[in-house]
Amino acid sequence: MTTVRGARARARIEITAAIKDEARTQLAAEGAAKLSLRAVARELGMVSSALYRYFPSRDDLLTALIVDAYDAVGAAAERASAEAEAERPLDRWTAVCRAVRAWALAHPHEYALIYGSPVPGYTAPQDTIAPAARVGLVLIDIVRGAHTGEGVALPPLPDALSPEAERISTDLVPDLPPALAVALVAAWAQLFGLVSFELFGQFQRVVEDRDPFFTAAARRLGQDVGLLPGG
Amino acid sequence: MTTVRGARARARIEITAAIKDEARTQLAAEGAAKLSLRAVARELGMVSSALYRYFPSRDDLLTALIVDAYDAVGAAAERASAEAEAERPLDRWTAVCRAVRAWALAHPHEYALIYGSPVPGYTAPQDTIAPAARVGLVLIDIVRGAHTGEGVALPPLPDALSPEAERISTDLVPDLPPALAVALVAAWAQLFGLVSFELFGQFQRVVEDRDPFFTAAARRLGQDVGLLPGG
DNA sequence: GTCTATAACGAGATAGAC
DNA sequence: GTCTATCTCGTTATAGAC
Repeated sequence: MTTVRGARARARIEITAAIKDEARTQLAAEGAAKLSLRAVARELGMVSSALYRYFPSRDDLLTALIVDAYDAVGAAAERASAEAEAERPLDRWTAVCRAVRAWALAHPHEYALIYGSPVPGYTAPQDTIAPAARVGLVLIDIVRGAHTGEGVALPPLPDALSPEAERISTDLVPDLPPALAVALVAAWAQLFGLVSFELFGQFQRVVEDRDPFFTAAARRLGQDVGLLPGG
Repeated sequence: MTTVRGARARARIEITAAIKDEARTQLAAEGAAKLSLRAVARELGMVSSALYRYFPSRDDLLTALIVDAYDAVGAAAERASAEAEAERPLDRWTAVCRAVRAWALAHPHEYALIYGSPVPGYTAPQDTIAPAARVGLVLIDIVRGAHTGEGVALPPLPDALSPEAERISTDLVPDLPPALAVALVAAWAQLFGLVSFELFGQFQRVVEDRDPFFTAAARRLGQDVGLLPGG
């Protein structure tokens, strides 16, 4: 698909990348809400209408940036999981969480684009669903690999939650008990709560030495989904 | 300060409120990044320069909206805590979490303003610090009231975290053990992770019946800070 | 077919003269 | 405070180069 078919195709790929790069620069400077096709074109020495050969609309450019960002965190998480494959599940979980945080700290504006406030007037198309799921799938994978079938100390499900717990379980992790599936989804959201609070400034004057704080909290999250300190 | 001193003072208060109301409407429509004094003025039938009598700059208007939003969630949390004063600490904790979520669902744009992506080019002044702390203080209060001095089953602190844990503890909750202080700050961040994921669309196609899911997760957070199901 | 450039639209922001 | 001239924006139609 992306093999070198010729100069034409290669130029197209390069220009597409240049447009996205410049758009990311603008994202950092002005925010997603003010992302402007004309400004991108101007900065690249093109005319705005030429951009429409590469992205049919401003929203499509935004979608491309969002998909790229999800893929980047997802890849970082997958890499961390693979590198820690031999370690104990709880350590592997923690390594993945740390990789997510590290990516977020290195790419704060792209993080804000995907995990921050929605962009006004923009509605995400289907294309973002699969990339958005990657980090979650990595976490699921670790828990599934560690699950022995022994009932870990999970809190009992309240009656009001059981239908939803069944649904989440069958959709996401049919081989795990519903209570664990619920805990997993919650831990996934809570992980990003920690990252967002650090990135969006809520930890100012509260948490100073953030790396050990995050690591301990992430580890705790791992225990909440049944991963044991002992291995 | 806000007592009725005369017609002049009353008019000023009313106009200030009208400006903020209109600004909130724009917040919902266009997002904080595009909040424009001119547009607010136009909508109110004023001229833009007249607004500067009430807010010296766009950033000051933004600050007022942010402070109002923090105060509103804070008040909602305080109200919930007071109403559940007689209940068991874990139920009270859960009630406060649910109140935070309910406020967020009712005021999604104001929630995004304070807990979402930072507004590009805006830096929060000191005025926001105290209002931003209110929800956290409510949570601290519940845990402090429930803490018996008996060591709950808290995970041991890793060595790398102890200096920071001491700092957090002495700053925030000098009467509680450092490990509990750390768990509390983490739970505070994680609570907003749950709310943000729901509000910002990450739970789409993942969690459908969100009320019982959130309640169970919030309750679990309460247990993570040492509140016991038994009372 | 693939691309870029010109020109234009309707809408909105902005700066300055008055 | 008002008005106006001049900017921005996303988007489209069209024409011509490769």
